Amino acid sequence: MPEGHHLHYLARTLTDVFAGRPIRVGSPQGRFESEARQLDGQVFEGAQAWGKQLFCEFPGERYIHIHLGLIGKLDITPYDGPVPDPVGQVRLRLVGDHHVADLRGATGCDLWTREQVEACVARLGPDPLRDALPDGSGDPERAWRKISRSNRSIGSLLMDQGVLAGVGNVYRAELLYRHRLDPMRPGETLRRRQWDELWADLVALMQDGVLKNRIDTVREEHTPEAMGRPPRVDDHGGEVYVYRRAGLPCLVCGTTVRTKELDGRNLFWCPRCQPTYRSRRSPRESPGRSPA
DNA sequence: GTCATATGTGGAG
DNA sequence: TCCACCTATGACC
Repeated sequence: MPEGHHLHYLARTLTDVFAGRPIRVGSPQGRFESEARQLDGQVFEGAQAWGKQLFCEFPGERYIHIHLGLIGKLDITPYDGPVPDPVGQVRLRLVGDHHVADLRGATGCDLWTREQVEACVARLGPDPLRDALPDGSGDPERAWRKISRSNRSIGSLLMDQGVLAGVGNVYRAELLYRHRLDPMRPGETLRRRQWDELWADLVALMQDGVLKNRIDTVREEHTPEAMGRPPRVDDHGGEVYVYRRAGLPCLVCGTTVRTKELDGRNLFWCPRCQPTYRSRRSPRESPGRSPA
């Protein structure tokens, strides 16, 4: 769940159910106890997401910063009557008139000042879900400057939150598949036009992700209905081309989907739909062929 | 019941 | 590059 679309979904939902009224803030588990006490009973002013960072604003320019990490969850559930008892290790609990939000397993949960929020945001690349915002937080040009000057692979660059904010392992794999790009291709070999297309696609995919709170990347002609194949069933729910499909046939060409580790994360791609990139400038520079 | 794995990040060596 | 963080889930015994 926790790629950028999910954090924006959470920000939107938190704002919908809590904003403009006082809320209870607590830490049943205890690890956020002293911070929670300072905010308890204060007005929840709203939530915002920047990439995978989530900020909940309280009076006096105080912010709860949340980062879910790999396994964190923020459950927002309606209730009627008595407030339900917390289940498990709930580090942060927000209670409004009709909803309760429980945070478990997060990498980060901190009480921050505006300066700390700004410093965090300043380290992030542009967020496709902030596309075209005048503050530059969604300006694809900033990402392109880094990508077009880097010899690192595009697969690696897309996951670097300092280059692009909000893209995770699912969107990375799926975006590269949709654009038939070799994940190992160096950023500096991409053409400007290709980057424009990648960005536009990311904006559309992630906006769709926020609305549905799930990642669907399969084009209409490749949906289970269109192809008469069974829908995907796993804990993510969304329809995808290659993510976690290693060893299975590519939905489009039937070639076995491959996987390997890149920067400590699992990368997935179809070797036929995303053929290995080779520099066209000097054939003798091509690796593997020339005699040593 | 045990174990491996996961949509992420940061720090140690 | 490896590991720690921290929780839920599914596979397997």
